[in-house]
Amino acid sequence: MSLKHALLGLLSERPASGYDLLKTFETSLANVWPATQSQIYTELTKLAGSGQITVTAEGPRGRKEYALTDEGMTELRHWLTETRPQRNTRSDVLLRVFFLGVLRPEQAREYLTGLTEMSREGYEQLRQLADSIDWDDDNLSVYGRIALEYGLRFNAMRQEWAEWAAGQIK
Amino acid sequence: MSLKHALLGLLSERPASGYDLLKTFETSLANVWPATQSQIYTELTKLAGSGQITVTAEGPRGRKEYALTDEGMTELRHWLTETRPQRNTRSDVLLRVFFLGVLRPEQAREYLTGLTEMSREGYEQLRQLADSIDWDDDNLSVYGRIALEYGLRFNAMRQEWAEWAAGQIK
DNA sequence: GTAAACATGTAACAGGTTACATGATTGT
DNA sequence: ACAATCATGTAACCTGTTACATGTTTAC
Repeated sequence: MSLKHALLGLLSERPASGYDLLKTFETSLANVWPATQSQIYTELTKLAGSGQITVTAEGPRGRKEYALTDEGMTELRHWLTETRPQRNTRSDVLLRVFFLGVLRPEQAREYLTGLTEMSREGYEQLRQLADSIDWDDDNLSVYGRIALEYGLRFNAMRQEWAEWAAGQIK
Repeated sequence: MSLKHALLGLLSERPASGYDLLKTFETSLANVWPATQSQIYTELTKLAGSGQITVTAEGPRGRKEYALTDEGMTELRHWLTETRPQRNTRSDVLLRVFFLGVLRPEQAREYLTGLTEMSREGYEQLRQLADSIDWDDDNLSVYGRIALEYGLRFNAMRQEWAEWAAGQIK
C-alpha cells in the first residue's frame, strides 16, 4: 500500500493535481516507485474520500488540485516512523542467474556481460539526471540527491559484480 | 510472469512436487522471488495444462511429481536468452528516503541508522546461509553462489550508503 | 494417541497494468 | 486548423496475498 504514501509524501511538499503527480512519477519517482496514470487517479479519489487529502482548487479542463490534510500528514509521519520497510524484493535479473546452468557457458557469460552493460548505462543515465536537475535546498532536493546517490552506488556495485560473475564461469 | 519461469527453472534441475518446490522457495529462492503455497500449486496446475510440465509420478498423500517437458525447456531457454530482464524495482526503503524531510533531522537520521543495521543483519544472515549450505558442483550451486555473492555485495553497499547518508543530514 | 510434517486445493481480496474513452486548452 | 499537451475516469485482466478447507503419513 505504498502508492498511497508516495502520493501523501509528494503532496506534503506542495499541492498538486493528478496530472502533476503523474509527471513526478514519470521522472523523479520512476526508479523507486513506478505508478500508472490510472492507478494515481484512482488512489487520489480514494484518499480524498477518506479525508487524507482534499481538493483545494479547481482549474481549467476539470483540473483538481489536491492538498494534504492534517490527517494525511499524521498518516505519512506514522508510515515513516512507526512502520518498518519490508517489501519483498523480487529480482527478475537475479532469478535468471539461478538458472544460467541450462545454457551453454558462453551464453551464460553473455547474459552477465549484458548486465554489466545495463548497469553501466543505468549509472550514466543517473549521472545525467543528476546534472539536469537544478537542485535547490528544499527537502525533496536534499533527500532526492541522497536517493540518487543510492542509485549510482547500486549500479556501480552491480556492474562490478557482473564482471566478477562472468569471470567465475567455467 | 516470472513465477512460471522460476518453477520451470527449478524443475530443469530435477523433478519435484509442489511441496518440494514450496520448500525451495522458502529457502534458496526466498530472497529473489518469494512465492506462496497457493500461488505455486495454482501455477503448477496451469503449467501442466499447457504442457510445459507433466506429472511423472504419484506418491502418498496425493503427492504429484512434476517434470519439465521439452516444451517447458524451450520456454525456459527462450526466457533466458531472448527476453531482457526489466522488472520495475519498487523500493519501500528508498521511497521513504524521499520524504524524510517531513521528519525532524534526528528522526530522519534514526531511519538511516536503522537501514545500516538492517543491512548489516542482512549481510550476516547471508554469510550464515552460505556457510550452512554444502555447495556441490551442480548448476544450482555454482549459480546460487554467484547470486548469493550479489546479496552480500548489495548489503555491504547499502550499509555504506546509509552511513554516508546519515552523515549528510543537517 | 497425537503432534509435526507432508500434501493439495480454492475463494476473496488487494494492488498493478493495459486499454479504452472522453474532452478542453494552448501554442504555432 | 491542427497538434501537442493538459486532464480525468473506468473496465478488464493479471499477479500476488491471506485465509479457509481438507486429508494422510511418519515419528515419538
